[in-house]
Amino acid sequence: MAKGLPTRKDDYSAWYNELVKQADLAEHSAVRGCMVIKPYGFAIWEKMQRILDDKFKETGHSNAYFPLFVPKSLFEAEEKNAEGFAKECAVVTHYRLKNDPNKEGKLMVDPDAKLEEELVVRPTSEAVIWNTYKNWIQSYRDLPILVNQWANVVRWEMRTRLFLRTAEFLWQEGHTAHATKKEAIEETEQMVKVYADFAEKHMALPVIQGLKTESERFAGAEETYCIEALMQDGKALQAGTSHFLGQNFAKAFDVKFAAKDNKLDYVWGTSWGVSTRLMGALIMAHSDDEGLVLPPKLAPIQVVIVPIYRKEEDLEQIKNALAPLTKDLKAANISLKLDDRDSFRPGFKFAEWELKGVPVRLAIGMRDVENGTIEVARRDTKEKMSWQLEGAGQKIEQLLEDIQENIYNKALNFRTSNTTQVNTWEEFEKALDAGGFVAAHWDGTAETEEKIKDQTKATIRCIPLGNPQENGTCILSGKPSKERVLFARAY
RNA sequence: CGGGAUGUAGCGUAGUCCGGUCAUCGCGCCUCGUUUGGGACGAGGAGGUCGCAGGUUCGAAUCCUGCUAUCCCGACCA
Repeated sequence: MAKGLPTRKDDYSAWYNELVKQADLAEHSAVRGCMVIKPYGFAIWEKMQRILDDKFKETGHSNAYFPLFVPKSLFEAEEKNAEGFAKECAVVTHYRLKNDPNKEGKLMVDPDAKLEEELVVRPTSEAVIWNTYKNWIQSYRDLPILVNQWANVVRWEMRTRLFLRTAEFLWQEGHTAHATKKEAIEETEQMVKVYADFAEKHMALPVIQGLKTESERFAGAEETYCIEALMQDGKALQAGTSHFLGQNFAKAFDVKFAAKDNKLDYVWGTSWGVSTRLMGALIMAHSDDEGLVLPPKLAPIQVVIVPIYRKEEDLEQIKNALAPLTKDLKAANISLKLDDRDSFRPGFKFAEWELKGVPVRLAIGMRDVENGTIEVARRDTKEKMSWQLEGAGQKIEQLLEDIQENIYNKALNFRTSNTTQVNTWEEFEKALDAGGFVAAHWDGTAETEEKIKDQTKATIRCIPLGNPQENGTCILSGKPSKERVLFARAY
């Protein structure tokens, strides 16, 4: 176990909090519920951003930027959306401070500087964006609009946790407008697939794609698609959503277009997003009691080299021996760090890089230099090997791919062995307590869903896409059901 | 937002009941030396508005009030 890191078994929650801090990913700030994302953590987020951004561009989207503030009158235009977010909005009411006449050196809000209309700090940007789209769209020739923005949003959450739920968070939000319902639905489905592909290929995180039930749906959406992942403590985490908005926002903001036949119609919308919460998913899904385990595709440092030496001359010799290898690794675009800090001994460095989740660690001392070998240690399995230096570059490249695959398979196996099919209420409760996804029949009513939530704290995570149809009876009401849905306790 | 706990150096802590050379210890940090194949060792040194603001008192880390932040439980979380 890493020094000072609680184990997952003893206290999963404390393990997570400590890991985020000790691995230098993020820390609490002076502002309630808001975090400082530290350079090492931000480097991972930047990698995620880069990959996702490329995928958005490949699928025809462009980036733009809309304002942080939403005038209250715009915000309330789409009623359901406004109502859904109302309880967690930060609101700007004044635009100026002044010296406090009663307190030397202190400032106070200037009562004369009250805004005529309050500004809501965006919890999501549909309102500003649809109000803008109104001006951009007249004809079917203006469609589709395929725009994404990388931004921060604020949701005044009561209970926050680093990355998983913070009052301010970073995300991307795609907002598209289409001439037909069919096209908008295709876009919604395309983007949930983009997210699933990213999660599985890059985060090594298996996810279930599915539809949210009506009560779990985004406020203002006709249909919400999501990706759901399973964490090591058996709780589910919603990792991304893609919404088919129907014509709801077009109607609320009066966004109409003239079709080929010159008939006016409201446009069809979608919105989709993933946030820094993905960082939380990444950390919780793979890491162990020694610290972070990062998939090679997202690791800021993929390979770290720890030289073991006594004298400066030894270090020089080691560096010389390493030169061909580092050249090969750089040529293969592998991000590499030589940890030649003189102030720490090798054992300390090993532990530190394990805590930080670097996928591959190389150690090389004078013994290796003489033998032409290098010690290779993989983070995911903790396995150590001694390889010939010559040709090690290619093998390391392959090893990184193996690690990526192994981490994914491990997470997939975990999910598989923690997904249970149940047919009775008794089995259902038992399975939930054991943790993981529980596939059970449900009568399709919000009422039953609510009752189940009250009794077990479990929610319907999703109705999986391509879900097999089979006849059964609802575990609670006993009414007929045509398919199983996935329940879990969730973050 | 309700219930509970906590806040003392960068981190972790003793002291708080019972007010009075009490600001303790460990890690980390700085200097020098020896070390370096799994979290080194010795010697010397620096570092504190005791979460913040009021109050009680001759005197407050300690008692009282308010605030704030964090953690846990609940409500909430499109």
